Amino acid sequence: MASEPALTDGGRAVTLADIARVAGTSASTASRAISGKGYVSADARARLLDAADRLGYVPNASARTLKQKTSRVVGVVVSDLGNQFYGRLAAAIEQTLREANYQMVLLGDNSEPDEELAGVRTFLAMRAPGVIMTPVGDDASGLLSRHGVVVVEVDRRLASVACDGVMIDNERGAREATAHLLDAGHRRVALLVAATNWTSDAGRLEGYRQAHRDANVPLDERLIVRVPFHDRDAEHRIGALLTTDDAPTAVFAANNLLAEQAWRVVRALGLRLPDDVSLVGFDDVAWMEMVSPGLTVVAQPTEELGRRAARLLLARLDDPARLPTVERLEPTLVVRGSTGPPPAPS
Amino acid sequence: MASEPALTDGGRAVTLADIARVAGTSASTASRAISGKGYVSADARARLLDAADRLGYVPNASARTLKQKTSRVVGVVVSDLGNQFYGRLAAAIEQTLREANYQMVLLGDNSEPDEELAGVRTFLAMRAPGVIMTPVGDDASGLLSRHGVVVVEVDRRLASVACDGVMIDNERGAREATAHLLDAGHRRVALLVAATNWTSDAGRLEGYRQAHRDANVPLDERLIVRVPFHDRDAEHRIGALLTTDDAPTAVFAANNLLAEQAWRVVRALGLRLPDDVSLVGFDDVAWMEMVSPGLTVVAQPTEELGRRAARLLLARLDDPARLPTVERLEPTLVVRGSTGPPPAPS
DNA sequence: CTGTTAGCGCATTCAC
DNA sequence: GTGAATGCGCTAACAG
Repeated sequence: MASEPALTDGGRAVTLADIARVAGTSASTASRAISGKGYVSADARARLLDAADRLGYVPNASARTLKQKTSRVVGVVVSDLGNQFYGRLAAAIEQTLREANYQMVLLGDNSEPDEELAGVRTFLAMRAPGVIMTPVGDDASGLLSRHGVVVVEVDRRLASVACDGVMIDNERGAREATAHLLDAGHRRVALLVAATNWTSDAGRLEGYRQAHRDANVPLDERLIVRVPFHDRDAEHRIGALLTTDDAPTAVFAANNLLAEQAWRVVRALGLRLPDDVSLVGFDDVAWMEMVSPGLTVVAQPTEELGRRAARLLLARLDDPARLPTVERLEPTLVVRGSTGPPPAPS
Repeated sequence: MASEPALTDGGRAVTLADIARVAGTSASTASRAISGKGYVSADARARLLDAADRLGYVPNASARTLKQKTSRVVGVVVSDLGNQFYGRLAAAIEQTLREANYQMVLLGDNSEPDEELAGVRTFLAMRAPGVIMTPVGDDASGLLSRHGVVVVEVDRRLASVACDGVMIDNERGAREATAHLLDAGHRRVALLVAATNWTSDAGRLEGYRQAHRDANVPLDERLIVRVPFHDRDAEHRIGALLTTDDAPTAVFAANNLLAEQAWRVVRALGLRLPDDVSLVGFDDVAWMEMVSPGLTVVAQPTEELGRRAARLLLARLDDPARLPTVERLEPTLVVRGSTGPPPAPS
């Protein structure tokens, strides 16, 4: 009567050898029955599975990984767990990975290259066969591929080595957003962009410039504001921008955080959207549609980005010789109430 | 010239034996030098660390875990990675864990007991010494503790076994929110609550009832709407609630998702907040302050919840004999523009 | 179909 | 201080 719960605590964990003994077979047969690889008689299998169940057997992932020199874990590193964009991205990745029987291990790096590197080391230590990341520094991907770990970059490219990636056409998104403002008659359009060396931000900047060239509108470089991460002062700088004598009549905030900050500053200054100033955001986060007026945004297919990244990783795991692929998804300009013609000159 | 990069690919991973050979010591000494436990001469240590560095050594976590029968990984399971509440919770947990040199492994379970159980099995397989979870089903914690894994529940209690936990005083939060509405003169206050067996929802329901008793206001049970997860029909039901003849004059939405849905329905119906109907939410997510009028909410100290949970786990890992502790944090009613007196009867 | 053997990489005895 | 020996739990030959 005392052998059912197997281990209450203190007791050793149940191993294959244990269930083999109970079922009267060898450990190898138990292994074959449990893992489902190799021949096992129906009879033995039944006894083994039953024993495993009764004893509460849980395979030891470490032993398995040690033996096979690879695990079923895919590492995922995102910049900010608290940002919905990354949360949704991670959720979509996990979903796709799970369907292929891989396990996602998620880490946040707070946009710090050091933390990213530390996370990546953990994945190396875990012998993860692949890693999906929204890259922050350019050392991580090199380190990974030097160790034979497959890397997929999402949202932006940064790797010095050739690797797969999925991102959106940032240039086009920014171009359309800027053109939308220029078309409405704005001649002083500010750009709020993160101070990074990411391709995403470079693309958005380029799209902004391109739109100006296309529309033949001269561009005042002072309207380009590069905001560093974790900048406690970001809102002050945005405020300063909006209150100068030759303030812009429209602002394009090139990510969801900057859009939120800009929006708050606009509100704090008592400016009306779009009468006093127009505002366009990037990344369609829920609040953007809920505020009034709604925010005109460049919407990204976030979940699709995640699914594609996962599929790319699975494909490469399946065939390491595949040519590196960079997929580019299309963003969509969603026009809402925060944009309109510039105010009449006073 | 070809020995520097150590392994480009194909090459075996570097092991302790490799760096021992290079440094001219035994593997044991290498182990001591790398792990920093045990006597190693300064000289040998230097050679070993240098070799490890040059060869790009990465410790094999599986081998280590297999040997030590425990890992530095703490599992975290949350209900919905796409929900900011859980994202911020996870970020806070990770931060605290990292400071104690533990590694967070994060999983989402989509509020599905099956997925939760699967995730927990993964953690068992990884020999994680502890797991922090926002519980969905009540099997998981039992399974974990039966295997000697420390469990901390956050946000709600569900475990059939005694375990540590951190949550807020849901009853009080709901009571204050409801009292706020009753005080304003509302006599028909609806409750939107998730159809779960979670203590958080039970507490919120109880607080809602309590406020009615305290105010001596009879409660119409038909005003209590229990909404199942993933209910595609939730907004229809809320709409139906708001358009009956004896519709409520105020709605208390007991979580951030329901608050968002209620808010959308109110907008879609063209109702004005708070003139036509008052609305109170739970969990202070960013949009609630950004919409106009701002949403009156019961705010929870989300990050603090995460930090406490992690600390509780660390404390128990440190001293397994500790008495189980359930910490209760206080929510705060934040009054904004979405609540006011009921409309004058027509 | 099944059991025996061996070894993955590491940390821990225990001698020296 | 250091090295040789051992075993963690599992799976992949291999021989029966």
